[in-house]
Amino acid sequence: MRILLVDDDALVLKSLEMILKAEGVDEVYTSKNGEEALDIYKNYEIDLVLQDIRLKDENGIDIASKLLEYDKEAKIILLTTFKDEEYINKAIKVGVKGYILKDNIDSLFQSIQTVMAGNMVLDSEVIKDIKLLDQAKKSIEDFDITERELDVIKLLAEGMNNKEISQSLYLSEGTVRNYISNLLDKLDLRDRSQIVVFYYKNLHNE
Amino acid sequence: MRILLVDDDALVLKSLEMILKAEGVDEVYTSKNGEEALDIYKNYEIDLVLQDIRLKDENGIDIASKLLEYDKEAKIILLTTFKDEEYINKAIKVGVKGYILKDNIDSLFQSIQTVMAGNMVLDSEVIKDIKLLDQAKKSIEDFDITERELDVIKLLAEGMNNKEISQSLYLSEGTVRNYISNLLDKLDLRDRSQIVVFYYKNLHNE
DNA sequence: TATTTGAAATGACAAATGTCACAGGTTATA
DNA sequence: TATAACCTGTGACATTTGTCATTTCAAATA
Repeated sequence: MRILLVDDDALVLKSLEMILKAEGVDEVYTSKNGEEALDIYKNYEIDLVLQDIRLKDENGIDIASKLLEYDKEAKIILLTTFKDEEYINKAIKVGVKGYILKDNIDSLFQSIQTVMAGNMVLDSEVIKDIKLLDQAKKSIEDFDITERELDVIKLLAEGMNNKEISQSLYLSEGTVRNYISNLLDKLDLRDRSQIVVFYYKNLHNE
Repeated sequence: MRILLVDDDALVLKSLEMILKAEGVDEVYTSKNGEEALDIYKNYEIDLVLQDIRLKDENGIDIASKLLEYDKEAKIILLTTFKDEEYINKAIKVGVKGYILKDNIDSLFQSIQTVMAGNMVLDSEVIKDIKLLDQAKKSIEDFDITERELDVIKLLAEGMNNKEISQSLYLSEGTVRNYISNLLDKLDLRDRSQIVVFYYKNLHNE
């Protein structure tokens, strides 16, 4: 198995290399910036890239992005510290196959094998925070919105007008107006468009 | 290691059990519905749950959700077929630690070990489709929207009314109306709320 | 130069929206 | 029982919104 390491810290490169060799990885290449990494990737048959997310001047995600542009099947694992958790969404979108914390170096080889097997590995510490972010969004009950009001909001968020909402919920149009008027008051908004915005910014998930 | 299997197909249970025993798993428990699963989970010290996402009458995600309610550290891997990819978002939100395709049964034990090590495993086949969905979203240029029109859309998506938009863009209110009228025509929508919905469903990212 | 295109504007009009006051009904809860 | 909270409804009213025809002006193009 050929692994390419990307890190601007020579010491980290050295220790990762030692860990990998101890696990029986025959060929380990090292690079300390994106250009070098891409160069090596192009000229050797790299099976997997292990890359720090944060280099001196460069953004690890950009490097990963370039590698994936060259080879969209590239297997890239990003190594991250606690502070970098924010990047995970972008990383996943770019197409990275692994996102693990440096703390969790014990299971590093485990993760490498998982990625080699065609799966994706995310550190569960990181996942926790994604969920937290998500829940912070999903504070449906923080505003005291009733069931019925929520029904109306959801239909507003589909772009329905009053008549359509009234038909959907078997209400009169006037009642729908009242609901909306109350909602605007409760949420301190001005018109239905703002309710739609509110929905997508605060209540919408998935 | 104690593993609990959840599947309504006795044959699948049997074969999974054999696979796991061949890998050296000492104790394998089986259950064929959510209630049974929860019961076993409570009474034995289960390390990991391997569960079909689709049971006869039950939704696998609901079962996972109940298990996680009882033990929020529960390590659950969902087994899925190609058809079920839609569930992945929900699964991640619920707190499942693995989501892998049944096709990929070869690397099953690999995945189990990864989850045991505290990481999360997602099948990359599934991930592909998530990315595709995401990209399908980002087709900003597919609709022939001009720069200026996009400006208007973005302000609509902030919940502004015509006057506010006109002040933001240094236009007259009438011009803003015309822009919106044209947009509605182009996008085949009816009113500004639908433009907001359109924005959050199609143009908005991150 | 003449023509076309795009951005911006105006005014008039109909329809949709939001506000307000009020009212009847149900279901919990104090 | 009284009270409160929620759901539903009506009618009148002012405002906002969307449509349409038409105009002006500048820049690009034939």
